Amino acid sequence: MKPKLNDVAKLAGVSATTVSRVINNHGYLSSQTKEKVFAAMRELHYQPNNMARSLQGKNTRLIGVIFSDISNPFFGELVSRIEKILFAKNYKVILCNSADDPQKERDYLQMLMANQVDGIIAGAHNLGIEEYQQYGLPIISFDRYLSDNIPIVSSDNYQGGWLATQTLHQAGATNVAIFTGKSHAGSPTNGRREGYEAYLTAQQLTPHVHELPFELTPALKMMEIKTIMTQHQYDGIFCSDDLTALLVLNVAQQLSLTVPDQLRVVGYDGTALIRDYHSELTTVEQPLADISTLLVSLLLQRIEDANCTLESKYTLPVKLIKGITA
Amino acid sequence: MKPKLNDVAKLAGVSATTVSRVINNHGYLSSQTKEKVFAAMRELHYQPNNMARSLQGKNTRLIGVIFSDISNPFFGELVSRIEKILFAKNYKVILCNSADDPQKERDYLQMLMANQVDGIIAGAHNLGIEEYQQYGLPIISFDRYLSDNIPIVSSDNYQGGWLATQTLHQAGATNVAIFTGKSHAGSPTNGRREGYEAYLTAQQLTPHVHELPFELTPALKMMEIKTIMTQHQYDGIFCSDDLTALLVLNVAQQLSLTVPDQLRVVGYDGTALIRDYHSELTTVEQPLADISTLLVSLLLQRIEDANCTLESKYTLPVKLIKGITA
DNA sequence: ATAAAAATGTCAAACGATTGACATATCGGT
DNA sequence: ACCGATATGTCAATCGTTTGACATTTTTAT
Repeated sequence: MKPKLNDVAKLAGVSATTVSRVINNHGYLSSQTKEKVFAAMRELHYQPNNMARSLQGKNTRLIGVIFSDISNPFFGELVSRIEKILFAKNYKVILCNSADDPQKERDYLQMLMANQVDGIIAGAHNLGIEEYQQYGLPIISFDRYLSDNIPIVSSDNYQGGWLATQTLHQAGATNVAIFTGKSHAGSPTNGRREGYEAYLTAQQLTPHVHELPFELTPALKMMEIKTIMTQHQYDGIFCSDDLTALLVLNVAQQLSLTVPDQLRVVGYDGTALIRDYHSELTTVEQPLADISTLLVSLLLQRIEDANCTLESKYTLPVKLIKGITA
Repeated sequence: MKPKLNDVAKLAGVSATTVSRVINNHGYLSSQTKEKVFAAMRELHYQPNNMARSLQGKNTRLIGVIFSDISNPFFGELVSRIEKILFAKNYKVILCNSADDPQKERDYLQMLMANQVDGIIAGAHNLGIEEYQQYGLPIISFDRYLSDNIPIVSSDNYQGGWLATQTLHQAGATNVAIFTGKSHAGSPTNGRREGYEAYLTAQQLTPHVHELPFELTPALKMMEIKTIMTQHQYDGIFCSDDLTALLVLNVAQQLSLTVPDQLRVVGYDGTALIRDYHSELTTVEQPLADISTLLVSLLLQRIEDANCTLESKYTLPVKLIKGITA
C-alpha cells in the first residue's frame, strides 16, 4: 500500500498533526523535527494524496487545456508552451483534444468540472457552447469568443491580414487571393480576412476570398487548391495558416509556377516548426511565447481573485517573418 | 457554490444514499426514481466530485502521459492519438513534457503519484530514472527501456533501419551514411542504427555513423549537417527521424546536389504531417495508430489486473513510404 | 392472503489530509 | 523561579461521496 501521512508520523516518531504542519509549514516547528519528518517522507517515498487535500477546499492545481488537436503543430507548440509555464508554477495540465466536435467539447467540460480543475484555457474552434457560461469557473480563451465575461487572448489578426496582403502587394502582386477556413461569426480569426480586404480595398484592388472547409484532409484540400489556382491566375495568395501555404507552394510547383516571380505566397502562424524547417516561407508570426504567457497569467489572476477585472480582449502584435516566397 | 450530492437528493425528494445508488447503479432502483434523480442532476448541472469519489478507493481515471515535447510533431501526433483513445474509454490525460530533463521527469513522476493517477505512459528519452521502479504503478513505455517489469512498445527499429538502408542501396547509393541521435545504452532506438549497420555489412559496404546531439537547435544541426556533407561525398543518407531528413534535403539544395540522382535520402517516423506535407520524402513509417492502441490497451490491462503477465517487449512492424528521395 | 422480491430510507463508518482549539512541555532570559 | 516564546501532542470536525448494515415499505406473484 501507498504510505499515508500516519505512516510517516509513526516512522518519524511524531504525531500526524506535526507531519501535516511540516508539509504545510504551519505553526511552530523546530528544524530537527522538520528534518526527521522529511527524512521519513523520503524513506517512504511519501506523496501527500492530492485528492484528500483538495477535499479540504485546497486547490487541485489542475488546469484543463482544450484545443482542437495538438497533432496540428500550431496547437502542439502552443499547448507545449502552456504546459511548461504551468508546470513551472506547479500546475498540471489535463489535455483535451476537442477534435472540433462540439459534443466532445461539452463532454470535456463536464469532465473537467468533475475533476475540480481550478481553471480552463480553451482554444478549440466550436462556437456556441453555452456550457462555458454556466460554470462559474475561471476561463480564458484563445482566439475565440465564448461568452461576454470570458477574456479572449489573440494575436492581432486584422493587422496580420493587412501585413500579409501588403507584403504580397509590395512584392509585386496585384491579383491577390486569400485562402481561409470557414468564417464563424464572432471568431477573431475573421480579422485576418478583414485586414486582407481592408488593405486591398484601400489599394483599389479586388479581394478574392476562398473558404476551404476546415475538415478537408490535406490531400483533398490540395486538390481544391489546384482547381482554384488553375481557374484563376492569382499572382499572390495569402493563406490563413502556414500548412495551407505549404500546400499552395506544392501546387505551384506542380503547375510550374515560379515563386516568387509568378506567384507570391504568405502564410500565417510562424511556428518554430515552420521557421526552422520552412524558412523559405514568408509568414506572419503569432507571438506564441507572449500568447501562452498571457493566457496563463490571466488565468492565474482569475483563479487567485475570481472578481478581478480583466479586459474582455487582449490583442498581441504580430511580426512578419521574411522568407523568399513574397 | 457547486451543487453537491445532498442538493440533488433534496431536489429529487429522495435520500442521499439513493442518489449515490443511482449514480453508481448499485442495488435496487425503480426507473421513476432514477428519472427523478437524473432530472435533478441535470437541473443543477450536478457533477459528482471526483476527488471525493477517488478517496473511496475508486479509480481516478487519470493517466499520466510523459513525453519529451509535444511540439515535436511525432510526439504531438502520438500523444494526440493516445489522448483520443483514452478519452473514448473515459480516461483523462495529464500531460507531461519532460523536455529531456531527468530532474523534470522525476518531478513529474512525483506529481503524478500525488495525483493518484491510475497509470502512466512514458516515452521520454531520459534513461536511468530509478524512480519508475519504486512506485508499484502500472506503467507502459514507448521505445525506451525503463526497468525489467515495464513493458516496452516500439516499432521494429532494426527492421526499419535495414529497410531504409536497403532502399537507399537499391536506389543506387553505395556510400551510405546514417545521421542519428546520441545512442543510449538500452534504448530500442539503437535498433535503427543496428539495422543500418547490419544491412551494409551484409552488402560488404562500410557504415558511416554520424551522431548529431539531440539538443542542437535545427539551425545548428543544419550547419553541422552541411559540414559533414561537404567533407564526405555521401550518395545516400539515412536519417533516424524525418525532421533531420528535411534538413538534409535543405542542405542538399544549398549544395546543389540533385535528389535522388546524386543524393538519396530516407527518413524515419512517417507522421501524418510528413506524409501530407512532404510526400516527396521516402521514409519509414511507424504505425502510430497501432502503437497508441497497444500502449493504451496494455496499460488498461495492467490497471485492471496488476498481476496480469505482459510481454517485456512488443515490436510492431514498420512500413516503407515511397517518396521520390530514394 | 401471504411470502418473496423490489424499492427506498436511516445511519454511520470509511477514504486521507487539514486545521482549529486546547493542553502540555521545554527552553532561554531575567 | 517565573514569564513568554517555542515546540509538540491530543482530539475532533470537516471536505463530498461510497457502501454496508439494517429497517421499512411497496410491489408482484402465487
